[in-house]
Amino acid sequence: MTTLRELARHLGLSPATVSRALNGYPEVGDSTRARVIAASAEFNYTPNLTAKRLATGKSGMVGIVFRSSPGHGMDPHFVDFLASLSEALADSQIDLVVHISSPPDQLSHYRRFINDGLVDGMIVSAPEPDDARIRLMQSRDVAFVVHGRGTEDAAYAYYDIDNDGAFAAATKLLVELGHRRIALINGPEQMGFAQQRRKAFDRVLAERGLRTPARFRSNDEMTEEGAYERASIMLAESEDRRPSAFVCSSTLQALGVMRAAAEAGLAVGDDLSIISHDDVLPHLRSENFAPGLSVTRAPIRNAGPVLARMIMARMNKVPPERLQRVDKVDLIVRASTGSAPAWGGQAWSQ
Amino acid sequence: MTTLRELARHLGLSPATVSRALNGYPEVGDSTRARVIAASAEFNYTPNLTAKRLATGKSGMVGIVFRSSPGHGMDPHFVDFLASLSEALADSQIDLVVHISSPPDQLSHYRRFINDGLVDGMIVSAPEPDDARIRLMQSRDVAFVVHGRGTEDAAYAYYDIDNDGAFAAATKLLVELGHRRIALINGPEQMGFAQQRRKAFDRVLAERGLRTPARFRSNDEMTEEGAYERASIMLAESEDRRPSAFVCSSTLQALGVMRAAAEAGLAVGDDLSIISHDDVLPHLRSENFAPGLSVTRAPIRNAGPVLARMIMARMNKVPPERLQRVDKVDLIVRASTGSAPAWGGQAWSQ
DNA sequence: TGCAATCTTCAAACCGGTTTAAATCGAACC
DNA sequence: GGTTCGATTTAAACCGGTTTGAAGATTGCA
Repeated sequence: MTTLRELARHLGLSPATVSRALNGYPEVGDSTRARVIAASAEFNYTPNLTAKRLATGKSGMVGIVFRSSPGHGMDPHFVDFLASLSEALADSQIDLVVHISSPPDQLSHYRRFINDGLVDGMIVSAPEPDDARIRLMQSRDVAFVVHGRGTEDAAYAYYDIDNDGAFAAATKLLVELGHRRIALINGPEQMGFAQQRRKAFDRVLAERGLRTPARFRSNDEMTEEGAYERASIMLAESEDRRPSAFVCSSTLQALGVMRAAAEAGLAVGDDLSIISHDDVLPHLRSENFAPGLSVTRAPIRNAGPVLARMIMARMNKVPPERLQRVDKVDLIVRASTGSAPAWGGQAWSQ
Repeated sequence: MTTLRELARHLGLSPATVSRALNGYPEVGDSTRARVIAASAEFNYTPNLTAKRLATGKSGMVGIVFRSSPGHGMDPHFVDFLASLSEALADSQIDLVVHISSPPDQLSHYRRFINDGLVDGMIVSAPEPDDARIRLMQSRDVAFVVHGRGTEDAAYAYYDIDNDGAFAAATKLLVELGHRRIALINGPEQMGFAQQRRKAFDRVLAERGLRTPARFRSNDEMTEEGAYERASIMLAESEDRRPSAFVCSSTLQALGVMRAAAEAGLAVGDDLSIISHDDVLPHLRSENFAPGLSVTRAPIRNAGPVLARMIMARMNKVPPERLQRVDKVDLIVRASTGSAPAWGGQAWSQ
């Protein structure tokens, strides 16, 4: 490991000049700069990052704490997001410090990140409407950006998809196909996105004078198994009381509903319609489901580059109001949605 | 932000004493230590991490670079591993710096990590037999541990599962059920684990005087879609030339084979047997497949705590030979494997 | 009481960079 | 030839901790 001082001594220059030459400051003579750069290449000098950080007060790192729940681990959709984020940040030589922990432990990680000055900024994932992590960072004046929104009028920098538009469109499609009894398999209820989705779902139904009883709207971790269990219970009801269509928050949940449908002897797309939001897991594509799954589609991997740009802007003091973006969501209709069966055309009879 | 010097001045002590008191050095008087600790709590002093790192030469961070492939992103199994690793390291206040990139770019990340002294150790994921990353670290004397083994006699610290035992057991099971034409849907061929699995598969068949032609052994990224495509092609052959059983490297691949089987009108467990290795994705369980999937089972999340302990040991100079562990794999037989159909009991006719 | 041995505490150096304030140099100008 | 100005370069302080070597305070024992 060559140090700056060694390099300077070898060149017969002061450390100050060498530092300036390498960092592109203008007050260095051209020939001197050339010599310095040549020597630094020759000795393959790389500045000690820690020392640089101490001197500049910048860490060059961004932190992120992912949500995991004890029995279910981390949502696999986040991998794709993480990958795109890491790649986008690497282009700017920024490193990502990652922790994964259940919600109660997250705050302590945030505190440590902030107090220790470990990172220059944070990326918040899976926000809730009144989020303690966000309050903490706002009170400490830390740069951060949010993947998603706690509420639709959030006052911070965020990138979100149009959950409202997506779930309104999905619900509308089913209503127009004649479905009157539509179930919602949603994500954990404290999540901002889950609330936005449910509001859109309820609103569209209410506009048509329809509604869904509470027991046909479920909130759960977004797993195949959880959705299977909930759907099985719903489909076990008598024909005049069970849903003829499902709206799911994740394709994994749709997979679970399909399994429940198969066990109940119902043909998906015919006896029963299913539509889901699709974050686009590259390892498990909705177009390959049998039958092909109708979805509202917004690749989660799009979020990485956007949030990478945003956090760098925030670190450069761009005001958060200028860093808010909501992307539209495509509606893709495949074979899993069809017109309502005879028994499904009537509203819930309770 | 209170600094150590401020705290020392306020206490009428020297920075040296305060530092020692807080770090538990024995040469500090009991009453002094108590005063220091009280004051540090009162001002909620937290030492500046960067300064500490510069002074001690330790970064308190461990790096990991995950493999992603351009079209397929990152293998979702790694999330679970990452989660367990992050949690285990957090217990010791160690942070994880994560990058995700395709193999050709990985080396440059390793170089940066090592040259800049960004991390105290590295965790290597998805090793190959003659791995450039490992060579780099060995030549630089960097602490590292490997998840998996490039070859079975690897000379570094590693945690691996018994791929050989698992795939030998899976293959044996199928042979004992009467199958003679068994296909292998494997992972990318340069991966160490894929080679170990294939060797076990070939060996067991050879011991019985059987073999599998090259076109029924595929190497691919482990996705549902890739496996579906390969299996579809294999199952399109005439009855006397197509496999009656599949061994898969991942449950996602098994899912793809199941889809291909359904399209070919073959009943899994009856007309066609499928067995797979199962890293246990909590969001998609093999026992919930229809029919339940026979697997060799080794939860990938077990690797996190073990590798966390190992990398800390390596950072404390424990020799790598003492840090090598291979875990046995369970064979779980479910309904997806059954005795060979009449047409599958004969060896390949070419 | 005197002196060595043992505890505590401190001043200063150090980790390896950046940055401020001051010094040096050469050319231009009167 | 003496000043002045701008362009370079430098010495020294700084970032905020840890650690070495020495000094000061206590204690034990003769």
